[in-house]
Amino acid sequence: MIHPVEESRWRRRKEARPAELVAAAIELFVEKGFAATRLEEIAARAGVSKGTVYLYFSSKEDLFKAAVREGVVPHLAEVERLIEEDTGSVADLLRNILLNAWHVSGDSPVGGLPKLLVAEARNFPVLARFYYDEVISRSTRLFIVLLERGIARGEFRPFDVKIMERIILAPFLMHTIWRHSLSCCEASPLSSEHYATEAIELILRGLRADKPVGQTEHTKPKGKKHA
Amino acid sequence: MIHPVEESRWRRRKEARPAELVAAAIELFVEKGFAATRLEEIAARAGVSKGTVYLYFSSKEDLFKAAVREGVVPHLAEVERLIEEDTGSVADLLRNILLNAWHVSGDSPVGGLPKLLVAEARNFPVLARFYYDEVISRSTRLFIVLLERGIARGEFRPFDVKIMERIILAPFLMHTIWRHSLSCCEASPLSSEHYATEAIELILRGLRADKPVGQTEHTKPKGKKHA
DNA sequence: ACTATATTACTGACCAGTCAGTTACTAAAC
DNA sequence: GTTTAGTAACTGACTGGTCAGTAATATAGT
Repeated sequence: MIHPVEESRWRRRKEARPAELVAAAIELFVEKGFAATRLEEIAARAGVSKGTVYLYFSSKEDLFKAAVREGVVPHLAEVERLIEEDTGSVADLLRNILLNAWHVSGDSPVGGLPKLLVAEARNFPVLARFYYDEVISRSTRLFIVLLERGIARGEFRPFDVKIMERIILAPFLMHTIWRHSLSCCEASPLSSEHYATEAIELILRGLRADKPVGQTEHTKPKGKKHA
Repeated sequence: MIHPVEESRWRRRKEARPAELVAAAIELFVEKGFAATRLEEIAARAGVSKGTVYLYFSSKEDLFKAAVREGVVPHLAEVERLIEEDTGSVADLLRNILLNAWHVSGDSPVGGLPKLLVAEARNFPVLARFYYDEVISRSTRLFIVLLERGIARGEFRPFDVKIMERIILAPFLMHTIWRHSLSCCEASPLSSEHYATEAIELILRGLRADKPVGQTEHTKPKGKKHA
């Protein structure tokens, strides 16, 4: 007879479960939205049954919060560190940060979070608030610091930094959101790489101080234009 | 005795119902999303009962399609006309079209459609496809024509128009989406007016041909820089 | 044998779409 | 002008299905 090992139906894996559940949850939330994702499905993808989810998380919302905390917050901390260090021109720093965020959000499922939150904010204000406090307000602050520094050093023309922060992030956020929503409708998706470099090019051209071009730090800015 | 008219519980209003239902539907879809909006609620807001909805529309999806067709498609046709006419510089035309779209989407509930579609695209591919074909592909085509014209006339530097179209629309779409989602989390929303003008300023600076500024059509573009 | 970990079966609430029945209106007959 | 029969517009209870969260039960590990 050839069933030498009677396969046990499940294992106790107290340590591994939460991380596996969080990983499954973030994937599915991003794919189908918070409301439309069934807890049973998350459990299945993590290789357990629905009841098990409730051994580790008190509710669907709790699971979501864990996903955000583990998926995004560490990246933010990393960028904050980069800005502290402050080497080279602001333009270069901005470019690096944007490209870096670009690759992270392209490679990992956390890139789907912006879409998820936009989609569910109205119906789950608690989640929206959480994400806003934990992620958005922090990232906003971070870019505003960078823009102010650029203006102070004469690299950038003067502008309203609170508004410009939103504007310059928009192309990146929008593309990320697109990739997780309507992109399935188009025949030939655009090259992400190319998109990012074109967007950065546009933004840096649009931000820089008026005097011809220079690109180096010792061009002193003159009076500003009004278009 | 003073109840001269016995109030009837309802009236027959065959002509008015569809429009009222569509209006209620678009409002609620935008507010709460397609899936989360109950048909009963749409009916209530339109002053009828749930069954009545099915006298005029075959399904929830059908109601949605009617909303898109009545709310957006006419605006697109108008813009297409504007581009045909083609008066003045491309930059001015672009500015006008963007500002005009800006005001429409700020004032009417159709401004909520981008958010709605982004949110539901994955779960309702049929709706996404419909919106893509009916609205997105048409609007894309329209802006690409404009950008190509700008490059051909030497007003804009050369770039990949398919990509740039997405990039320059992003700030406007993103803000519109924001207003219908996470904006409820922030204490002081930004001035829409100011946002739009700053975005346009950034974009036109970022697009224009390299030689000093000119703004007129007879500056011949020279070799392009690489930043 | 004991208990922590996991499963399965269940509960209560929700909702799109249906349909049998009710009401507003119309017009023919008187 | 009033009754009556007919029909189109509308209602709301019901069906069949879904799903978050809970409770009862089983099994792996010690």
